[in-house]
Amino acid sequence: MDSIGEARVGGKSGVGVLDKAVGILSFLAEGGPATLAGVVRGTGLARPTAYRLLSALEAHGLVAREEGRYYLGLRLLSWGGRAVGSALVGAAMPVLEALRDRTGESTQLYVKEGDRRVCVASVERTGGGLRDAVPVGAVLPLGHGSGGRVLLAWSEGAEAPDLAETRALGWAESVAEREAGVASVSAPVLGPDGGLRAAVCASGPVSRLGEHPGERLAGLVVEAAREIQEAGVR
Amino acid sequence: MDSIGEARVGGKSGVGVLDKAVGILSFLAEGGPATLAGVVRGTGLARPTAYRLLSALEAHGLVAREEGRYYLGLRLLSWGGRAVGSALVGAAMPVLEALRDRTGESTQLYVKEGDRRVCVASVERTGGGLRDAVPVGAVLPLGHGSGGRVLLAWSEGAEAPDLAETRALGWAESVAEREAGVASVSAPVLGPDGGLRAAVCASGPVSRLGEHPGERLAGLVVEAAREIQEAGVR
DNA sequence: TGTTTTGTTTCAACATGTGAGACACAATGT
DNA sequence: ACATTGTGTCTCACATGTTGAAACAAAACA
Repeated sequence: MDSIGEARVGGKSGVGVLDKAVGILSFLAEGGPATLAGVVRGTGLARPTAYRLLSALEAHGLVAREEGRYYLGLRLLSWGGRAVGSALVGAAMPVLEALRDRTGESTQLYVKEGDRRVCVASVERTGGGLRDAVPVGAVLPLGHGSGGRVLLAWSEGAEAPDLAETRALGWAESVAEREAGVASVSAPVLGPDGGLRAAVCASGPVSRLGEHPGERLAGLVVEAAREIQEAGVR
Repeated sequence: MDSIGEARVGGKSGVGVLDKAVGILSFLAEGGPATLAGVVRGTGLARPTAYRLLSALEAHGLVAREEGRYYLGLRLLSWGGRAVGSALVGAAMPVLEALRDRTGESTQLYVKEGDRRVCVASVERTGGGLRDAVPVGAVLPLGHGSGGRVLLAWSEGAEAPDLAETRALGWAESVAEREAGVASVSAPVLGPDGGLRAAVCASGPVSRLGEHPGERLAGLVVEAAREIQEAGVR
């Protein structure tokens, strides 16, 4: 299925200082709390640069320093709670976790952003074996994968015949479409007005899901989409 | 009680680009979604500067643009969920809301950060009349106000006689100590190891709380602290 | 004890960020 | 319908802010 092969977040924005600061925050988010030396090693920044940016981020409450280690700061929590779609993500998390438990696979929630899709929530399969890892924030194309197809099919103005078929079916599946060895099943999360809000997706290796993952997973994924709809708000 | 008279977050960090970017994010967080023109007016930045920084923030997922308006982006939610103390804040919110309902006043949660305290959660009194508004992220001194006193009294190494008295009492109150007309009552939130985690505080106008706010509020605030302790994690 | 690592600071070099100005387009007013 | 105002996007000369080599003190390690 889909993967982060084309993840764009974290690249070059055109403002170098921001790229560096985001690199630091991203490193702390993914790797957990770190010392200055850890941040230097993990980001590749020169030590004085990392020190200066961390000090600035700390002054703004975006990182906190305790016992020599830097942590993400609580201002991010405050801002995050006001982010667009945060209520939807909050409502979706328990459903994604339940879907993960029912399917035994990793689950994600995608929203359409321009001509791409963004992973806004992600729950990874627990236990052993292969798992599809899509980090929150990953930006993926719409053209490949079941999540992208769902977002296209339920978008206003979607008129291609295959998208109409997908809509009639109510869900979409994909096998080794975007990345070799990965399969997925997705269904749309609609708002009270019937408009597309997001796509909920379960994904894992073809070796486990087979050539027709929808046979086993479609009902569960569609059901999860319905649960998010009913629990969702914005 | 305490107010944001000395709020420091959002000032000069020593890295100008970061100050400007934080200014933008802060504006969106406080004022809600805005057009480019709105951000220009709200931040005072030159239009091309605001446009460039917004574009960079958007590329990093920190803001999103929909129908000409900029919103805080979901990456902030992702990072915020990994911020230090986010679990404690999450656990505390319903308790703060309940305390607000029981007392009829505004409630906050403070943590000690260096020689200051930071408001990490805030619930404002509903309904009419005066209310004490402390925004999340506000940085206040420890020396004044019941919240500061509690953080000092339960810190390791606290030995002053008045702090020992506060500890024996189990809570602290303040009246027009930090800001004229504001009174408050605070109690400590301790961790499983008995170490100080935060201070929970109820605050409002002296005209309503009187010269001895502890008489009415201490029991409720201490109870709220206990609830947060039991619900808390980190 | 000696060496290495870590955190913090300085400052000359230079890379990057800035915003006045321009332009196209949209919205508003006459 | 035309004129004016407002908005979003882009360019580029240049001023300023960012950078990191070097230095140093302290902590950690061998």
